[in-house]
Amino acid sequence: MTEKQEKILAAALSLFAEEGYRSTSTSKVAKRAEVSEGLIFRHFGNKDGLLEAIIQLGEEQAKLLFADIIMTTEPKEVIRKFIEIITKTSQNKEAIAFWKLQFKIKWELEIYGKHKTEAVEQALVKAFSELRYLQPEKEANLLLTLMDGIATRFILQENFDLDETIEFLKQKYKV
Amino acid sequence: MTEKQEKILAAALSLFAEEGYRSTSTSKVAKRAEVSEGLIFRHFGNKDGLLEAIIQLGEEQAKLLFADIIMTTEPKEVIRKFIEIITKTSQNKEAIAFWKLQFKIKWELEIYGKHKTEAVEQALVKAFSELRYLQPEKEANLLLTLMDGIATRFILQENFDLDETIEFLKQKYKV
Amino acid sequence: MTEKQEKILAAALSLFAEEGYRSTSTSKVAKRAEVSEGLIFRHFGNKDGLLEAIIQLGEEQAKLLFADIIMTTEPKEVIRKFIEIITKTSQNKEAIAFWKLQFKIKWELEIYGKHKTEAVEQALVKAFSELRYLQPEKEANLLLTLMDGIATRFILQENFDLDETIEFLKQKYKV
Amino acid sequence: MTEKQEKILAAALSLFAEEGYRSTSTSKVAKRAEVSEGLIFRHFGNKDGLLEAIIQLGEEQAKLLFADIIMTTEPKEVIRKFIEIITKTSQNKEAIAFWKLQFKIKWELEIYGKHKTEAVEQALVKAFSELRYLQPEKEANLLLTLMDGIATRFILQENFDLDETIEFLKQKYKV
DNA sequence: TATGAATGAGACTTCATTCAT
DNA sequence: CATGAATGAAGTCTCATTCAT
Repeated sequence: MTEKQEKILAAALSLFAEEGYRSTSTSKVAKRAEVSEGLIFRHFGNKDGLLEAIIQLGEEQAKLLFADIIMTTEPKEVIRKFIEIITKTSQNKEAIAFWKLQFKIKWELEIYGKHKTEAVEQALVKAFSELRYLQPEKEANLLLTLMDGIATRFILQENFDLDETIEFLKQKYKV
Repeated sequence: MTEKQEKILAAALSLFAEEGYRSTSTSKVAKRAEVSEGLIFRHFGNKDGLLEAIIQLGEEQAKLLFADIIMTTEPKEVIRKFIEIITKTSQNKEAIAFWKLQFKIKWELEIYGKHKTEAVEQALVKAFSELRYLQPEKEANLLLTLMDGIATRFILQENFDLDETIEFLKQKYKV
Repeated sequence: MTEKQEKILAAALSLFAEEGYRSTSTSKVAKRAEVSEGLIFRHFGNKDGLLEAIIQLGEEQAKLLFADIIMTTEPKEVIRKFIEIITKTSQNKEAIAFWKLQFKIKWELEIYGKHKTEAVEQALVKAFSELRYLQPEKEANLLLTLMDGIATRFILQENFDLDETIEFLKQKYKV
Repeated sequence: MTEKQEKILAAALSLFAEEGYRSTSTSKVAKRAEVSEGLIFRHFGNKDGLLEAIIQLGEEQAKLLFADIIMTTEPKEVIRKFIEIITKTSQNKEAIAFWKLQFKIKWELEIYGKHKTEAVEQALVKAFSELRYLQPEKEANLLLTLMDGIATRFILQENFDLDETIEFLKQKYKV
């Protein structure tokens, strides 16, 4: 991966996150990356290829983010870590752009990459099970779904109070 | 609102929902509406005007959908009706397209129309309050957020089991 | 067929004939036709569509050109008319461009539209047959092939003496 | 001429023959030649230089092909050899590509290299003269022209029966 | 000699919008 | 009110060519 390739990816990531995939022209990407437009196509084939490269990156980052949770054994801690996952991201501008993009892409292209979260789902099921919840699968599912809602609000709703919501959740789950 | 105007709106609604606002050309809309392209501009000024008309429609539909909840007095029923709101829609193809579009637009344009749900929020706060929940505002907020998550999954995740989730929720809230 | 459509076709015809299909950009066509570039695509879909429209025109013109031959009954006259066919064209600048294009396209795209000449071939076979040639099919084929050669030379070889060749041919076939 | 230069020429030859000069990008040539794109420019200056090198090659090959005819003294044999010249090529894939290219270039660039065939023309004129044909120059010219037609058909017309045509010709000229 | 990253001009195409009818 | 031909700007992509290594 050359320096210019990285610049292209970074520029595309931020622009796609800001304005959406379709609304971002390759010429805009080139300009922000300070690179000729042709280079984008040399390295990524076409605009879709550029998007895929970014999604790829996303999957890797997601794995990294979830790795810690999956390795945790103490059930309460599993749930707490999962709930707190979004707070980790919320201070880092780049990370926010990154997750914003993941959601935007989901909606723009209607691709829901469930496989990415399967491992976490298993970990949550196990945790709820050990904590004697009656329907651990459903609990896990609900929590995952809730996190999608929280992410949605955090990204889209201007005055959304993330910390308060997270605190309230931890309190509810007693973690 | 003439017949052709309605045809245009219906065509735009379905196309925007299917392919997104940016990806839908006015010529496609005209074709599906069986109307000349120029007519779109005569009636709605420009493409943005067409979108706004659709959003407008959305707000009215939302009001209709929520009206029943707001008028309800029995707290448990308020919560139950709110939870079940999405099931109402889930059988009707047009309605699904409609809500899909609302979410897609939120993400594409990053406009989160909170005012639309304020009245419902109040109703939920009141309900939770009457049911002696300790933090009724936070409970209401969480439930609203959760519903965004459920909508997200319902629309985007192919094998999402809506009914199961709704049942589980009702059970949790004992409604 | 609107006036501008005809201007586009005429411009494309002359440019494709002068510089070849691939070497002629749609913007050049638009400029010569004094028309916006977009209009080409509105009317012909894409560059290939423009080419096809021209080829279509070619087939019609060819039919017209051959119609007379096919209707002729006197065998010597059939052959004479066929041999003279190219001379008909050779004075008219537009017609030359037109036939040049037909050949250029054949070579550029390697499409040999044999069906266009089938009717003439039949007429020639019949003529040679009536004139007691021993192998009328082969004679017809050879004459057709020879005409391709003459066209090739006429178009490409700067100092080619068309009239002399035609005279010589008529003398050979005693027509 | 290094090995890589030859690989470039061979790749360019086959590609130009298959798809035409304009339609073949230098990057395609480089890929087929298994060589870096830059090398083409180092060796041949630019794309036109590459084409010229190939044309050069063509002239040399043509000389070789015609050398035998020119050296022949027996008039009937001169004519027979000339008529059979194309059959020599028709079994060899590389040779076909080579001649196809020569014709394609003629049409794409409208360069008719008459000088290449002048020596053969002289030989044919002499042959026809010795055989007491009344207009040996015209006969030679006609035969040359006919061969262009045969080449055209052989290359472009899918079901063209080359052998039959050649046999028929030999019979006609009694050679 | 050889590579391949990088460029910039220009190719084809799409699209929102205008306007004469 | 309604049509659809026409436009011009902008979009994605290709390609010959250059240049540092």
